[in-house]
Amino acid sequence: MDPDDGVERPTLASVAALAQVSKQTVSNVLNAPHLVSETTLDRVRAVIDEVGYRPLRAAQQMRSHRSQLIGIRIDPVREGLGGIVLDQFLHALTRSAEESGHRMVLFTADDAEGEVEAYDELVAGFAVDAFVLTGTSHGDPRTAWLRRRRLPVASFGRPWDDPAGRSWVDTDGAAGTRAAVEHLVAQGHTRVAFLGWPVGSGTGDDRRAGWVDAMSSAGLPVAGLDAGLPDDPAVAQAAALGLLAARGVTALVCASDSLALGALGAVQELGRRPGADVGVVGFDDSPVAAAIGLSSVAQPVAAAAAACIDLLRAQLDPGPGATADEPVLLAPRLVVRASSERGGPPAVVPPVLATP
Amino acid sequence: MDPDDGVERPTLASVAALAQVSKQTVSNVLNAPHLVSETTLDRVRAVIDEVGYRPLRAAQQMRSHRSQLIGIRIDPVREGLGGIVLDQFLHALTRSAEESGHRMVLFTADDAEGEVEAYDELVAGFAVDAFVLTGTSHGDPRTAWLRRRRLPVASFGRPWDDPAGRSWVDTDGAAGTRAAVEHLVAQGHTRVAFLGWPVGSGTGDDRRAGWVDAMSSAGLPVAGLDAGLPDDPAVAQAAALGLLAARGVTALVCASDSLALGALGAVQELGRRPGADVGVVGFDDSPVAAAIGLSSVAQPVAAAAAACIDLLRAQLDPGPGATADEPVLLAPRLVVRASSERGGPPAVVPPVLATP
DNA sequence: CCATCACTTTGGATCGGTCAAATCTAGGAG
DNA sequence: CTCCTAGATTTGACCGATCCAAAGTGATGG
Repeated sequence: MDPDDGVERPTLASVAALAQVSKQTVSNVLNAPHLVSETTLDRVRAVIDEVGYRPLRAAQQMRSHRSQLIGIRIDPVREGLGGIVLDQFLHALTRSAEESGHRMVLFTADDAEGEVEAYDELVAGFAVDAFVLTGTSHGDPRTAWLRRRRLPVASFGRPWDDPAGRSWVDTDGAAGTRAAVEHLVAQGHTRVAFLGWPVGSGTGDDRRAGWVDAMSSAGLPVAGLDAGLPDDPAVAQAAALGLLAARGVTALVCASDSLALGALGAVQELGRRPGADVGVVGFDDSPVAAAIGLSSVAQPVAAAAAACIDLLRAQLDPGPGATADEPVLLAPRLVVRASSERGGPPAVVPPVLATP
Repeated sequence: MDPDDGVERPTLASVAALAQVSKQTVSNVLNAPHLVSETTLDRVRAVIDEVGYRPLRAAQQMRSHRSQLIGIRIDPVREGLGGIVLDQFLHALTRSAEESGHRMVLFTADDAEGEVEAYDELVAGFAVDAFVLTGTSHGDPRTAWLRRRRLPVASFGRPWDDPAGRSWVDTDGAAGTRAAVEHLVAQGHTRVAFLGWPVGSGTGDDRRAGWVDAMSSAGLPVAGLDAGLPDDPAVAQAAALGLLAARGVTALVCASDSLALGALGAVQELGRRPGADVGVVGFDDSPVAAAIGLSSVAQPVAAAAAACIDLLRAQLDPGPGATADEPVLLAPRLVVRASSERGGPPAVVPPVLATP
């Protein structure tokens, strides 16, 4: 009845029998073709294709102690709109991993303890070969545990508390806000404010630094033009209102799309036109930015993912051709939309309400 | 130097030796404790704990032909704001899977062909035991391929083209919009419009049906009060504008948060207050909804994930205690925020601009 | 004519568990 | 006192690949 049913799965041995060679030769065809003569190579490959042979991963793992799996913890807590970045990152990781014959395995953990527990579980059974860490919490017990075991690890996010840390990949947030400021200044803005988070978060400070930097380079003042806020549009709206009304601000660079949402709200509230009168740029290029026409700084997630996988590969088999275990800092890309284009199409303004 | 280094990984044999029993007995302690006497049970368990023994997954897989891994394709294309639902779903899946000793493995595919290729790859090497499908594309070659191979499969999303399809889990969209309508009617609204997608998408039609249903039940008219649009806030804004200005509409139920964003834009544009004057409810409860105070229908992702895993478990080992392979339809939950609360706190209105 | 060497190919052990069947208790029933 | 049975434990084969070492080919050269 069913052509796919009842057929025995081909094995190394069955392929070998069909091709009239030994198991080892078939194995060599797959793993060390240079050891096999052209004629046998062709013959064996023909059989492999015909019967659709694929090596059993488990059997390979058994001897090699390699699962070709990379673990990544997926977090229940998604911080606002920016959570989407991790999502895109995950997809990019999966793709990059596939290119080198690996796959991503997910696991969860409620707290740091639980996470170490999960690592232990995964590592003990050789269920995964390596880990990708997200978030910048490097000083915690988890990282220490992993390093102590000499497990291949790559982080997306800098270890802010340990500048000497290795094998991480991150977005150059300062470069992102710098680009945003330059873009706004090119539009003729001179009073460009910054809506960020309270000082102390490495990521937030980095993004603020880019604003300060670009403003100084342009010979523009920054004093009194920034705010450190929780990542909430309603709060951001109130703060932006003050900056726009009392400080003569005509453009706002924000550390997140959530904050930018609030900034847009303030512009709206004052009856000014976003884009035309007041420029607003967000950060992370969340889907909502695309949906409503908000300019935003997009993180290079695909490149970051590829870099993470490279770092892991280098650690997994340290060969001469492998990349060195060096940190990687990637430049983000400014996506310009209606919210920051003076000459652009008239901005249609759908309203959004915010309540705490 | 390093306490974790140089120590041989404990194996069944080493545990057996320490506990003075045979390998098989240790195996029984873990997999069939009822076959082992109390005293040996205790003794062996003590050794296991002491040396921190964990079975090597690969070795188990080798004989059992079970990897305890569940595959799920992760899509590069995230449809607007709703993409976040899949993200939450993925997390919930991972958690549910862990509860039954499984893990989620990710893979990508560019098209249906590539996906079948990927399935083949994963299945051939027994790299995964089962698949979770997302999206409602059931008639396509992929599903057929999987079914033909009799592989355990569970879908999140109904097979709209095949009502007799089995082993799926979905959100009762109609119940969601129904709840939204009832909520708005309770607030005193009588002209409640529906912003949805063009007829033909199962999900969209389902959500529209709930609106029609609830309106009829309340004795309210629906004629001329709905629109079928692409999932774009700018387009939705224009449509909502018409409904609000020309049709006396005072509330809008939307098939997505993207559409709701546009609806809010229209309310804003007309100078009416969202929530107080015009009620708006979205769908999917994306992060942006929480951020701006948009009421939205939240999908029961955690329950859906748990149901998927249950379905797979039932297929993996069809025991008497296992759930039947029946479809599961779950009721969503309406999350009420400022955008639909008349008596609520005054809605702060941060603006959002939309450009095509 | 045989030793040497490079190139192919092969055989057998092995990884760490699980499965199926055999062995060894001890406790009644006959 | 023997036989039988149920429970507890052990034995040995086996899953399907890879690793290692050894053996079979010619071709080359002394």
